Amino acid sequence: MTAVKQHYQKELNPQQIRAVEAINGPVLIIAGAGSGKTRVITYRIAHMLGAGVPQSAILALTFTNKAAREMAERIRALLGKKLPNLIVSTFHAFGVRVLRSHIHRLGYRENFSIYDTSDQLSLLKETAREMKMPLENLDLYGTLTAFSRIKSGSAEWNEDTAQLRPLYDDYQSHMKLYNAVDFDDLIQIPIRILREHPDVLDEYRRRFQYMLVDEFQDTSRQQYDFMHLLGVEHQNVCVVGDDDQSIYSWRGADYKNLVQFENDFPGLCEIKLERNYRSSDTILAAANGVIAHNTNRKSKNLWTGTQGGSPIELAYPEDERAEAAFIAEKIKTLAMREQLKYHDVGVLIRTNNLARTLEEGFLAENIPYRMSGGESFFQRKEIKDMICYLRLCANPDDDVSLLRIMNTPRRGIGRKTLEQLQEYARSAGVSLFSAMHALSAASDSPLAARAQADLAEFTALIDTYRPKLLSGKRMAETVTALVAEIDYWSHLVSEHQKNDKVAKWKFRNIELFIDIMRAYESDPDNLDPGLFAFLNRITLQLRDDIEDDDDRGKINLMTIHAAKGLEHEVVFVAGVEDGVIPHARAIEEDEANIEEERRLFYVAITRAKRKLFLTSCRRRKVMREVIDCSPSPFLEEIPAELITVSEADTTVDQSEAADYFAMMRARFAKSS
DNA sequence: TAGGCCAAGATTTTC
DNA sequence: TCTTGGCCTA
Repeated sequence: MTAVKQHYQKELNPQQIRAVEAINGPVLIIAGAGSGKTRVITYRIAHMLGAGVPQSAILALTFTNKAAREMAERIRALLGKKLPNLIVSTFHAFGVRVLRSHIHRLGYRENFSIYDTSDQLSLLKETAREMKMPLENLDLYGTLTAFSRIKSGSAEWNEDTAQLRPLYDDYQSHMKLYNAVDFDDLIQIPIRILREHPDVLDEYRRRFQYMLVDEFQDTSRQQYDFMHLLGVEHQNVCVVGDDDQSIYSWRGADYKNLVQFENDFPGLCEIKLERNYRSSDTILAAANGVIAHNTNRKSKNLWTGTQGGSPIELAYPEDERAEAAFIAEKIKTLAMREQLKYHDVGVLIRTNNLARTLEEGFLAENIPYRMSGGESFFQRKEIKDMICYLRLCANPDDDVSLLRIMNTPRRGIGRKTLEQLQEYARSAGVSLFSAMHALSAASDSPLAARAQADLAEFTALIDTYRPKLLSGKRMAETVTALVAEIDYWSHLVSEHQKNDKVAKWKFRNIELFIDIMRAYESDPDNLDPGLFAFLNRITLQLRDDIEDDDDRGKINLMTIHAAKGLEHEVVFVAGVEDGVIPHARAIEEDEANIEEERRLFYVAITRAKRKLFLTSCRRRKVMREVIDCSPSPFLEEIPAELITVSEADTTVDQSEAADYFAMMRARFAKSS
């Protein structure tokens, strides 16, 4: 018996062992919350390797970078090996990989740019402007969503969307001209390559004899197609999921994939993991009570052997600041009385904008925290500027990047000049950068001499740095020099005249960015340290995926989406109010979304191992106005006997509040 | 013609 | 609150 086998046979229950050992043929693992899924997957892969499956034959796909990284780490730790040929990655990252090797088959070049939402947005605006569509009556965000649905195959053109079609076609042809792809393309284009080029399909099928898809409930139609394409021949496909934790339908996740899987892979082996090892029975009962209100679930009976958890505490703080104070104070108390470690605490929120007040509260109480998810470091304005410089160097046809930086810092290239450039670019069918070259050099250029000189200076800048960056050597130093040459610091200072702290902070971010770059290019385990690989990677990653310094000693603040797959001894869910969970916008969009919102709440609850706190503010500041809030309807779905309402922060009416402040003032006066 | 200033509106969640 | 876009001025 192998060492791995000895290990897991002791540690796992019979269903889990089945899930580990069923490596041939299609397998569907329904893994309830806290049922030891990650452990099973880890052992499963270890077991496969132990059974003689080469690492290069395994393709494990997950949904988030965090999950991918964690899985890879766990397997490595278990086996004590590096496993350089084992691929554990997100669908999108794997898509990039396929594109890097084969995108030329569809007429793109290998130095393609990847556009994130903000790039897409700029392109969309640009396209609309060009087509003389008034921006006011165009719902940009909604349009992008519609485009995405079309691209990812979760919707067809219909009467409602038909009017967007010319815009879409133009958007697409621009993307092609710029040699750029968006997130949907990262799946869609590989699918097209595999379908249109049997030799490529064959190559991948021969290599990846075993596939594993985690968080299967979150796969979109196109991701499913991708998986199916690669796995249908050998049928060694294992998918792991839990329909109750499907929280990404807004991104195209389609629970129908489960049914589809059962059809496409007949004779599959279905394994249910229903024993919860994570949460106390109180927490589990609350979670079950909530999720039972959803229809359309695969039947499941999650149970735990643990008895007698402490009750769930519910508090009604006055407003979001009181909420932050309440949470901070509870954490301090628990840390003191029960030796709770900060890193064992998770504070979960529905939306990122709730983070700010909480962060302030933690800062005030000196509680170290880490915010994960949220705005990516790489989305920050100053970082995005740097990235666009790099992208333009990598791919000079990338007009979106060019537009962003051509006047950042100010170079005196104004509206008129730009219009002339665009006119030229359009008629010649070339990118703006080529147009710049052409018009700045031409003697019969329609541009003013001044403008010509400005353009020439800009193109010279890019042309100088391009070869240096592409050489793949000392990129970090090159970027440092670039930042100095464009004098980005002065730009920051002039942009933030009232507030030089902000300028300093932003500059510090740029230094951090350069550090990340340096770490990337000097990592000996990195097989592809060039500029393209770096750019590709950072567009797919949140900051927090890169920071792997130890986060022990910090509490974890994150959105519920980001918390999926994680667990904490103590969990706080903040903002459990109607309109927040369930989110007003989601419900507005479609009433049926209530079920997904409920699943979200379910995911939040089931992150807790020992103790769960819920807070629901009576008032909350939204944008700039204070609104009255009512508790989330989901609270009523938790069996009442499991909840105690926290005394500390029950309603304080106005007169009492006034008294309280008077008392505090008096006390303060006395002691000073 | 470029850049500064002011008013209005906004992203729910992530690759 | 912060960003974006439009308008006005030099």
